[in-house]
Amino acid sequence: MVVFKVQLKQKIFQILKEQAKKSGIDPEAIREEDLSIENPPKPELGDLAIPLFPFAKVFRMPPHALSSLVGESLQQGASLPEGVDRFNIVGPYLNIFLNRPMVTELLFQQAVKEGDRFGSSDLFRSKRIMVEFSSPNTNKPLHLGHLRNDALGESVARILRFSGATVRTVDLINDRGIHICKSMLAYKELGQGRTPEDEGLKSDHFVGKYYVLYNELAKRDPEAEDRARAMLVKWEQGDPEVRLLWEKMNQWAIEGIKRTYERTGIHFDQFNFESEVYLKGKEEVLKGLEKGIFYREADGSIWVNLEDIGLDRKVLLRSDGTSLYVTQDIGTAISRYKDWPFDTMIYVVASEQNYHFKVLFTILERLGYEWAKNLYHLSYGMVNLPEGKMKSREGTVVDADDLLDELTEMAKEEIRTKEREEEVGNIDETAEKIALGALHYYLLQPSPSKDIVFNPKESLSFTGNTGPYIQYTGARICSMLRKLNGVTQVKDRNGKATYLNTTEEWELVKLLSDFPVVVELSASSYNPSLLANYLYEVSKTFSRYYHEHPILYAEDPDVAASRVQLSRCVLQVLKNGMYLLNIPFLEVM
RNA sequence: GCGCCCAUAGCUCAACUGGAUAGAGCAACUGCCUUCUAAGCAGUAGGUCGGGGGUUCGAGUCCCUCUGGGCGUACCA
Repeated sequence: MVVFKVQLKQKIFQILKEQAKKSGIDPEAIREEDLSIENPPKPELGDLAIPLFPFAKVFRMPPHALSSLVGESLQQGASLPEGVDRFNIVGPYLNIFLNRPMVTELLFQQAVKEGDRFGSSDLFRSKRIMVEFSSPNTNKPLHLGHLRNDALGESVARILRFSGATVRTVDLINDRGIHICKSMLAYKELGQGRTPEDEGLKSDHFVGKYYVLYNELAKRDPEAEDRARAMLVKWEQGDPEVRLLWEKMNQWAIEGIKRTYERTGIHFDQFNFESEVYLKGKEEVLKGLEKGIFYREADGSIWVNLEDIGLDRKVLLRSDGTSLYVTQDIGTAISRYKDWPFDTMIYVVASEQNYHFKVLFTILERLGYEWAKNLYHLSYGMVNLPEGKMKSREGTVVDADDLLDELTEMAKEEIRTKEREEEVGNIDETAEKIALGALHYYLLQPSPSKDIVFNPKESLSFTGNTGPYIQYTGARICSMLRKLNGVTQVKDRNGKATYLNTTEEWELVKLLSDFPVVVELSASSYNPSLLANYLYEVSKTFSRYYHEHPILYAEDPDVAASRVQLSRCVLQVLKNGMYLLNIPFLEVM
């Protein structure tokens, strides 16, 4: 369908230019970007709509007259452009009706031929894109906020790869700093050498427990903070005992976090540790100072002045010469580029850091790094609770593993009440996949930039506009295809586009043909939500159709075979799209 | 104070990036399992797109302003 769209657009553009010449108007006044092809609000109006408002002024004639004029030229010599059946003029709109069998046949061919690659493109061919996301701290396990971050990062990476890019996903693990020392201190003073195994806890939860214990400790012992700070100093000095404890606890934390990644289908090509890079920015700052990009205050601290572009002054090196958060980010970016030169670098980080990234990117540009203009902050909104922000101190943080366990349990319960244990087979595995489907769809469906409210009671539904609904649609198609073997008169027949004559089928064909366009749009805007909403639309449209028309048992076996073929296309689009959103595909549920 | 973001049905979110009568789900009510999985389908009800002004042939979408909310503005990360 894309082919037809492109051809049609060219044709209309050409017609407009010719008409302009005839009317003595400068053809240059006809701009291609004013020409758009849209979907009409109602299918009866047409398959494609071309609004001609923007050109009415240039031609100095009413829009409806212009659309008639263009329509006549389109029909010239009684032959319409390929794929176009007829057109209809509704006021200022030129509405196009496509040749249904032609579009349908094209979809059949593409979906079968390309299979798991259907929807892919070379939009980002030969582009190297680095995607940084997750970035956990090693003092506590992952929470719901990380899950949104991970879902976005993983999905964007998959979509970009599918669109031809060479993608490298990176996890920058924040494994040093005062907050790490806090859990270390609590463990040292209260842990009595126990291990996660001793307490039967997942290792990152074990570490997290001591972070909570620290906060309790600090409440009754005001000097705890001093001891934690002293520990950080010792850590920086390389004190062997502190380093040993640090390594032990970090290992626990990271091992546990990696298990959660595995569970949720998150993959990283590279892990960076802040402990290894946090000093790197320092020399860059000193270089910048020499070049006169930064300046030194009387107390020895080094600053950058960004007031000329509406930002503030920012400290880059403390008066004692130690580095800050921005400093390490400067260093990390530079060493990453050296290590793996990229065309684009995407930081998936919550919107609370918008300011930070503005500052970071500006500094890198001023330091003279050409690639700095290719850095992109993929900012996303916070995940809040109905009561407000999640706060670890108040214990309102929604733990990632607990949430998944809870969802899995709900899915199991659902399978049991529907009495589908036998058909499903491995209930544990299926329930877990349903849980992941629900979670990832829930997190990816809203626009990234928006804050979302997570209501534990209502948000975790499996019906309606949810991940499991999409999974269910796929599972039903699979189930139907399994039964196809029993229907001998249909089984060996090839589907043909000409047997599909219902409006519902045509709606499906148009929608499915749009899949590559939706993927491209999601890729170029780094926005998986477009894809998520699209998959829901596909599921919805198919469910309606499936309810309305028999497929396997259609009276005419040729019609049945063609409907099966269409269902296979739906399945392929769902499968490919679900992969891109990291929603597990299920043959049975 | 200043900067950035957000405001659409009771609730949670869409709206093809400025196009035709603003759509879904949840919750409520009503139907549909002797036919391919009822995690489904169909229907009823629910809206001055936060208020006001402007730009435009056309504004939920762009600009200004006010109101309400979030985030930031650390020699924290």
